[in-house]
Amino acid sequence: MAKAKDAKNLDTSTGEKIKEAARKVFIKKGYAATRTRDIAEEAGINLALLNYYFRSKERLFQEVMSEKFQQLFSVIQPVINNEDLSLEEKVEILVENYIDLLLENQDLPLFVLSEIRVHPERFKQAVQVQKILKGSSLIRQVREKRPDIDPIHFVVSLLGMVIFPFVAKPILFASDSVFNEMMQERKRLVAQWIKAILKS
Amino acid sequence: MAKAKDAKNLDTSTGEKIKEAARKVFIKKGYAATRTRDIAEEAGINLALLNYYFRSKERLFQEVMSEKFQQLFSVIQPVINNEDLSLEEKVEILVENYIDLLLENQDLPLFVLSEIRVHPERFKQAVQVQKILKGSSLIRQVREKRPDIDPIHFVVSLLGMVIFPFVAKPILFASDSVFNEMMQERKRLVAQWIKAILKS
DNA sequence: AAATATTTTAATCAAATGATTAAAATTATA
DNA sequence: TATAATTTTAATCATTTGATTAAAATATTT
Repeated sequence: MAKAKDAKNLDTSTGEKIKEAARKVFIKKGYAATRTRDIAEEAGINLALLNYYFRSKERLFQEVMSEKFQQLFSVIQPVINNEDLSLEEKVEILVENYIDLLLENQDLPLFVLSEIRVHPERFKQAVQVQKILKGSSLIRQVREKRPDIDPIHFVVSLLGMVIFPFVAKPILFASDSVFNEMMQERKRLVAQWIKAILKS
Repeated sequence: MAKAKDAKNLDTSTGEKIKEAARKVFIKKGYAATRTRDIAEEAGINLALLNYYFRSKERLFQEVMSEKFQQLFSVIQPVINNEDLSLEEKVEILVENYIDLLLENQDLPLFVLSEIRVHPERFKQAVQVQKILKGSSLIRQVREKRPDIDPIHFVVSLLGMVIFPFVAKPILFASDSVFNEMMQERKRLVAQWIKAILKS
C-alpha cells in the first residue's frame, strides 16, 4: 500500500490538513457560507483532494460537526454521572470545566447551536443528550434536594449562566481582555449562585 | 404618481409581500443559505421585483435584520430605564415580558446572534446596546445593592436564564408543549432566583 | 528495475445564483 | 382619451460553486 499512515504523518497528512482547515472555515463562516475552495486554500491543497478524501462538502462537514458536538458534551457527561460527587461538587466542577472549555473554544456553542437550528434533522445525537441528561445522577440529586421544582430548570439555569455570555459576547462585551477576566470571576459566582437557588 | 401607497394597500403591497417573505425565509435558513428565488417564490412574485424594490439581497436582509435586532431590544430598553420601577419590579417585568416575546418569536435570538457571529462588522448597533445598558437605571440600582460584584454579571445571568432555553431548545427539550409549559413556569422561577442571588 | 497502486494536479462540467435588461402590462396624469 | 410614469414579466448574463475526469506525479510492491 502507498498510504502515508505512519505515526509521524498522522497529524500532517493531507486528510488531516483538510480537516483542520475545514474546522477553521466551517466554524468561522458556518456551513452555508463556506466554499469548498476556501477550505482547499486554507489547507494549501488542490480542490479535488477535498472530494478525493471526503467525498463531498456535506460529509466533511458531518465529520467536523460530529467532533464539535461531542466536544461540547464530553465535558459534561463524566461529571453529571459521577456517583462519587455530591450535588454541590458537581455544580462547582461543571461550571469550572465548562467555562475553561468555552474560553478555549469561544465559537463552539453558537456554531453548533446555529447549525442545529437550521438543520435539526441532521442531529439525531441531540435526542441522546436528552436521555443521558434525564437519567443522570445529577438530575436525581437535584430532584432529591428540590422535589418541588422540575430539575431541568436548574440545569438550564446553570448552562444558561455559563454558555450565554459566550453567545452574546459580541453584543454585551467590549474587549476580549475584559471578557476573559469577567469569565474567570464568573466561575466562582455561577457556582455560588446555583448552590444558592438550590437552597432558596 | 402611480405608486400604490394608499392605506388599504400598505400591508399587501408588493414591497411588503417581499419583506414578509424575506422575514420568513431569512429567519428559517439564515442569510447565506437563503436564495433570492426562495423569497420570490414565498412572496409569489417575479424574482426581478426583489431587486426592483430592494436593490439587492444584501439590502433586503439589512432591512429585515435591523427590524429584528430592534425587536429583540425594544422590550428591554423602556424597562431598564424606567426610574419609577424598583430593582425587583424591573426584574419581574423584564423576565415576564422577555419570555412572552420569545415564546412568540422563538427563532429570534439564535437568528440574530448567529448572523452577528458571522458578520460582526455589520452590527454597529451592538455598540449602542452596550452603552445604553451600561448607563441604565437598572445597572445603577444593581450597583447600589451589590457594590461588591460587577453588575453585568447579574444582567448576563438574567438574560442567560431567559434566553438560553430558546437557544438550546432543539437539544434540551422534546416537545413544544412541554417547552411552552416549562417557560410559563420559568417566569416565576427566574424572577425569584435573580432576586435571591441579588441578596446572597 | 518493472509493474502496480495511490496521490495530486489542471482543466472542465453542469447547475445554481444574484442581478440586469428590454419589452409588456398596468396605473396615473394631463 | 392620449401621454407619461410605474410596475411586472420573461429571458438572459456573468459568476460562483460543488464535483468530476483524465492525465501526471509519487510511492509501494513484486
